Amino acid sequence: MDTDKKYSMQDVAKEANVSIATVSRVLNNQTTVNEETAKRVLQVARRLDYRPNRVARRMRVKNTDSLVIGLIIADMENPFFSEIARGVEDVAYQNKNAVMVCNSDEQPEKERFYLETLISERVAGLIIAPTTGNYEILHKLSDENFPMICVDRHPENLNLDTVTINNELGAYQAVKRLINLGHRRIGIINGLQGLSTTNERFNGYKKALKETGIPLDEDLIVFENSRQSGGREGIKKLIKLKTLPTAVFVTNNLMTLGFLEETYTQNLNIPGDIALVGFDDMPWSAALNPPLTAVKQPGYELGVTAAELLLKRLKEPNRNSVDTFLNPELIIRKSCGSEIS
Amino acid sequence: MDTDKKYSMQDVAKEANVSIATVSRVLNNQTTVNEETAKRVLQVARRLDYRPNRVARRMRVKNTDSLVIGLIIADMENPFFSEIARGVEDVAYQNKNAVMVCNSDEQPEKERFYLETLISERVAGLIIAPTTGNYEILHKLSDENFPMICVDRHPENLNLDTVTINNELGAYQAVKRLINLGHRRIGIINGLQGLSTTNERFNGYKKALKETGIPLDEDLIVFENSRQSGGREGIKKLIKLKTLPTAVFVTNNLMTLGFLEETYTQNLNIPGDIALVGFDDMPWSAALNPPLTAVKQPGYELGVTAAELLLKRLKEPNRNSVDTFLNPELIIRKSCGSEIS
DNA sequence: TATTTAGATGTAATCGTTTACATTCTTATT
DNA sequence: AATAAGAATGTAAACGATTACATCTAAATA
Repeated sequence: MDTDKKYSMQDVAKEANVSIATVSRVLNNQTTVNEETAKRVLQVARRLDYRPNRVARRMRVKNTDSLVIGLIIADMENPFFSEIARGVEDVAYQNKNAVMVCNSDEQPEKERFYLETLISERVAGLIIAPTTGNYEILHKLSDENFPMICVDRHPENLNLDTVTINNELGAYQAVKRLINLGHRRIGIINGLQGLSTTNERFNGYKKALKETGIPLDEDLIVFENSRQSGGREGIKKLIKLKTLPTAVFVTNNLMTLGFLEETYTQNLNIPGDIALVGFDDMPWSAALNPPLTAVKQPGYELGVTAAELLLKRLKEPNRNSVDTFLNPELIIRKSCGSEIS
Repeated sequence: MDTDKKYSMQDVAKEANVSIATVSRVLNNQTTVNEETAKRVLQVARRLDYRPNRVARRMRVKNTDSLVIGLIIADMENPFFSEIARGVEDVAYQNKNAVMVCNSDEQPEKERFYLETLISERVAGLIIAPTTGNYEILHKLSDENFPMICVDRHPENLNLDTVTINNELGAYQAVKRLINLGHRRIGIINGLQGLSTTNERFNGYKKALKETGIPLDEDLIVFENSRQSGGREGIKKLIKLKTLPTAVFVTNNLMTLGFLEETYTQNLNIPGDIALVGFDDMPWSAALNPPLTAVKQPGYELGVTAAELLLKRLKEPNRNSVDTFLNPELIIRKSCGSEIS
């Protein structure tokens, strides 16, 4: 029981008859150390099953060498964010970093707690998909030159590296498609108001309409929460109108699921009664009936890019910040139907 | 630039004209400390925006008080595991713990790396959905009485707390349902052979058939990989039979998606041509057309239970280990159809 | 009044590394 | 032969908290 005894460098040093400094040098294969000594030390370390204490190490080395990076995502249950997390994790693994993953749940209070915790843990840097609440803290961290990357969302006036999707373009392409198919009454179900992604996608919608000379119809525009319930509520509101829109653009993946649940319940045919284009292509998109036409966001690449950017910044803390936009792609399947008269 | 200066207790102490020990006492509101002094210290701490260094703290306190727990899941992109992670995270948050989330990707080598990293990080304990590869390490940790919980999967002969799903029961209920609806030719698309979950679910299938006196028909039993392509291949094989099964039980979430893609392509009606029950209820299940009847695994509860169990074990390191089985639930929607003649 | 007691605070060791600097010892250079 | 240079290793001071123990004061008790 409780043989929880961990060996330290001290133990290895004693056993190998060298100083603790030499052990450290061997294990980090720095500077010069006699080949034979090194071999002996390594042998002892292996025999004792010595594991370095990364906590102690982190106390001593520069923050940027702490080998832990923090990740704060907005909604762990949303596969889009899992994809990002996966991308971050892959890069971190390749560089022997551990990742502390936190879930802000779109709650500024939770986000704040995690920001403070991660800083307390002296992470090398962090990647965050910010909620709308903690502008001051982010601003302060940015002022302190703390290594931080914003992913998916882009708080304004913040001097930070960002990696985001070209949301406006994606939305534009989606709506344009519907327009080209002949639709003129096109509804949009927006996500949480205040998020940069929501604004940008809405802008793409407006741009496509304007370009075609279709006037904005306030009735066709709804804002909801970004989850399944939001999708359900959104389409319910549209259904209440005297005239149904002939097509709807739903601006994220979970909302699209809610939308489909409701249209199924209400016996609405897709695309017969309402044509549908969603945002965010997911593993289940092709399994839907009809298969979903959707804007595909490169979530995994988003995560990879963010992580690489963070590592780069750790190496060069004073480089100018850079905004990276990844382009989405419209995946056309059946849910948007074909040309209408 | 680079005002990355962090204040330490030292700074607070100096500024508040007390010793560092007093600051520590105030901040952890332990033992006795004069009310006025405490107020002064807190004021200074706030003014300097002092943040405790959890790394330094972790060096000093018992492992079990480190306020970081490790989580190793098998596939970050599978929503089932995200749900588990979410459950763990929620409990951790309530207890002011941070979570280091790692993704083994079903690769024993990666799993090993993360096990070592987490131990190096001196996490208080860890929760793991083990792959099949690292039996010795797990065994050793278990011998050392390292606080560890196995989730979703249950390595044999390991004296550990475990939290798993009753897979056999879930499969039994699913198939029983189909039988009760009148089906006699029921196909099963199994996942990768050798996995414990695969075996258990297959057992449930066999049990239900046997109980009803339906003989096993080898033609109706296929084994594929556990991903989307497996589901596609599985139904393709069944379609090639002279007589189609009237119902199919697909044994995991991704395979079900593949199954649906293929039946859509082949213009097969669900449940008209083939009734369907899947394993693992997912956020998209209700959005499918028809909505999916599926065995719901309580992923979130799995995570919550595991985390609570871990916290309990940290408080009482020597309590006997316990196996917890959470029961699945059959969620009935349209894909399994109604009674047939 | 002398002595005990409790409350408030300070002192210093400790956790396990990294690393600047000091110390050897050997070998090359003049 | 004296000195310098360089390689190999050791010494000890950090990093920033926690905490056992010591100290000091003032009130309580005998």
